Amino acid sequence: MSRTAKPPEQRSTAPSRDIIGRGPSLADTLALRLKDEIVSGRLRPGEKLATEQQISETYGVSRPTVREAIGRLKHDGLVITRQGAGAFVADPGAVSVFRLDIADFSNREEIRNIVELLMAVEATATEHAAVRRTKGELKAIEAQLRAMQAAVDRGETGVDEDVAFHRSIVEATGNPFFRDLSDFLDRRVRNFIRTARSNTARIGGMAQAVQAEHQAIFDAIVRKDAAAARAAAENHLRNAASRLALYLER
Amino acid sequence: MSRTAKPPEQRSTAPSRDIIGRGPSLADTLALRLKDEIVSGRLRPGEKLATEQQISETYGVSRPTVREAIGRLKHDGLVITRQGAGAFVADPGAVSVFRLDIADFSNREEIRNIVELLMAVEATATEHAAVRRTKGELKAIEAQLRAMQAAVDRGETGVDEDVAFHRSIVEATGNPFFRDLSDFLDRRVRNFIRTARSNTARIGGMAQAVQAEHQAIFDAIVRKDAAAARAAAENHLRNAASRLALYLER
DNA sequence: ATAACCAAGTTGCCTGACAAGTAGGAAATT
DNA sequence: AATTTCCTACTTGTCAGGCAACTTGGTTAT
Repeated sequence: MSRTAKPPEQRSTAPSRDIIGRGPSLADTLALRLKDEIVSGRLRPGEKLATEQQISETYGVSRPTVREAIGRLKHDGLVITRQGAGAFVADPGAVSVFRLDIADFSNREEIRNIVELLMAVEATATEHAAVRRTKGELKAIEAQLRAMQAAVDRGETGVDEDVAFHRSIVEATGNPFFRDLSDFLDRRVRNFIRTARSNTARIGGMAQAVQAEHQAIFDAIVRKDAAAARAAAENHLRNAASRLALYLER
Repeated sequence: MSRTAKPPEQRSTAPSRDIIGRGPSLADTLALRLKDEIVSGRLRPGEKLATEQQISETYGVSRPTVREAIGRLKHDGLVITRQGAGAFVADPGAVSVFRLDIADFSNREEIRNIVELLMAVEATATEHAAVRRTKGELKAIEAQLRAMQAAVDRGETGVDEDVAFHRSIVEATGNPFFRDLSDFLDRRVRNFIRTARSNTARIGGMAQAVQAEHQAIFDAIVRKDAAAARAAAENHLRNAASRLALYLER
């Protein structure tokens, strides 16, 4: 049988010989320029952008390319267009889209900042989950905890089960914003670890330590003890950050 | 007049655009469709998307429109394109862009969720700011506190000064993610209040209460007392949420 | 068997055109 | 003279077709 999908040789954050992806497209750079015009304040809210024709001439690109660039700003809520009238800078207070862009994940400080945000979100999420979880959600959390234990017992790293455990908790907050943001940050950080160092480095007591911390979180959730849940989550995240630092050291 | 109409029969190649429906724009709706294919898991990471030509025929839109839609997915990090090869679904772990989309801000529950996230982010930010603030940043925070007091004394609502006060705090965390996210949520919520009800409703003791809570936060930051700073911020945010609920009640 | 090469396929970008909608001024009416 | 109606230029939304740059897999030459 023939394979239709080829491995996309995806460039992750690991700095290969090539810079990230290709060189940015024309629309990419143009979008950045226009965005700069807005955030810098040279174009004020409500003000009308130049017409596509004018921008096209100014920057020496075709109209479709200009449209692509403006389309992104529109997608990000920075401008609104009205057919026949033009494109206008949106009111900052009415912008309903927030973009969290981790541009440079090899930057040490950026990692620190991301982890810090992750800790804040997940600690609070765990606190809320402890109070709000339904019986069904509690069962789901327990199942993930058991699955993690089973993986550890088999001598595996249990990274996937670890992710699933945390995900089942943030799910129990009932707040999709917590869930999605936590999910994103978690995946991002873990993916970094995965590429930075082999997961096998985790075996050797670490998995057991992680599991013990998980158990503490779970116990607090069972008791619906918000304060204890937060404390346990903070402790776990602090330790996780230390383990991450271990990976980074060498 | 060169604008004479032509027989509409030439559209025959397009197989009824009803497939997509008439949303905001063809590219908009198409982008949503394709995004759904990815997040739902029908298209797995690494898998190749249909060619622009095929998508164009499937959905009955032109290739430029398809390009615009794919361009957005690319912008959001969901797909990666390689000239000559095709477009591929990105590895979720490698996605470096997070979109927080407040679709329906009139939904009561969505407001609650957003405020909850705001509280989590800003309470932690205040805690960090208390420990890390430089002398210069402390001066800036104090200046905003004074400006707010002056506004209140003049009988104004001091909403703008209020925003500036919080902004100077999250700035002192030294973490741009906290700053930007807090800034966005704050603006969004306040803008909602602004439109939901006249700001003058705030006058009448409320401003003084707000100011007292601000003072408590500031005092804790002066002492570099992280726990007290968090407690004061949580108290302030809880009260602010109550005041917001007051607006919403009627 | 291995390496060089070629042709089909795909994305990136362009030009040109028309449809749909907007806004301001000219023309008609009161 | 003031008001309403209508027309026209302008702008965005969409389409069609085409060429260049690049990838891929099979074919040919060594």
